[in-house]
Amino acid sequence: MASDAFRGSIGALAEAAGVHVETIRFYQRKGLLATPTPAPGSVRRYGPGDVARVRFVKAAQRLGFTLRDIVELLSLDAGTQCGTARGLAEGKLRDVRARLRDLRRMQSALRALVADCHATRRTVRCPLIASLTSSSAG
Amino acid sequence: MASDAFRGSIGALAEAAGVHVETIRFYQRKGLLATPTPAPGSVRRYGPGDVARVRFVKAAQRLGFTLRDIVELLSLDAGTQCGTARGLAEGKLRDVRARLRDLRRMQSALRALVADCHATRRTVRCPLIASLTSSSAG
DNA sequence: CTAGCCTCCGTACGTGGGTACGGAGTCAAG
DNA sequence: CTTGACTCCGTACCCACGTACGGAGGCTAG
Repeated sequence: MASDAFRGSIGALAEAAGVHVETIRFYQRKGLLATPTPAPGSVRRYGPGDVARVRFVKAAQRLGFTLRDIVELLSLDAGTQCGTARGLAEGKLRDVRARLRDLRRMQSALRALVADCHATRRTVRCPLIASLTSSSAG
Repeated sequence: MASDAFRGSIGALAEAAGVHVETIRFYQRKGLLATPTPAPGSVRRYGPGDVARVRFVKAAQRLGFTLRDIVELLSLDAGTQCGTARGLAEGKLRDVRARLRDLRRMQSALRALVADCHATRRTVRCPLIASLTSSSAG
């Protein structure tokens, strides 16, 4: 993995994680990322774990989780008492399963659309709306 | 389906779709939903298609799509020329597949966490971060 | 016909997730 | 030891996605 031996300043961290320096600071303010203590009279240094953490935040956001959700997910990664963790994890798991269902439906609909497109070369309709609206009826 | 025979005012639409009236208007301003012409001297009336559309928007948002993305998805549902639609659909499909990958990994990690929790009843760690950070290395 | 609730429309405000800016300190190269 | 790039920190600003408010008009029951 590219980031395994990482060690560097905030700018290097930002670049390694594919975000802006300001975003790193923002995550620190929001409690998504620790702010390491700098060696006296020097600057803060970051490690590979920080790169992974920032990437995780970005990936989870793409899946529709808010930063608040992600704080919770990170607490599971960090290790928590079972009583707390289990309930939280079960909730997140249900959540993830629901998203998977919807995404799979969307995937089928899009696949069908692309196939149709190959077949007809004209105007195509894709029952995308139908693919999800039945799911929220329950 | 509950919404199949729907017909009513904006307030009724909002209730049927599970959003606020203001949200309907907001979607109209953003081009996500048509603004029907009212019978002269009366109010606008909405149909079942509008309910489905609003629900679709909400479901797609939960999957991490922005309203801008959703406008594009809606254009596929509405019917578009193949040339336009196919490229767009293929892009969205790739996108959906990437999200599915990440969600599946997250699901496994959460499942493992819950299982561990049943086994040990103590402090648990869940390699959630690891489950996603490998995916964005390429 | 009037009371109460609705629509319509505009503008203002709020929250989440950042971005931009600016001044002071720091560090590495020439 | 200066120059240039970078860190640090605070505050201000910005965009997306709504929410709240408020006045003018309509429709429906009593």
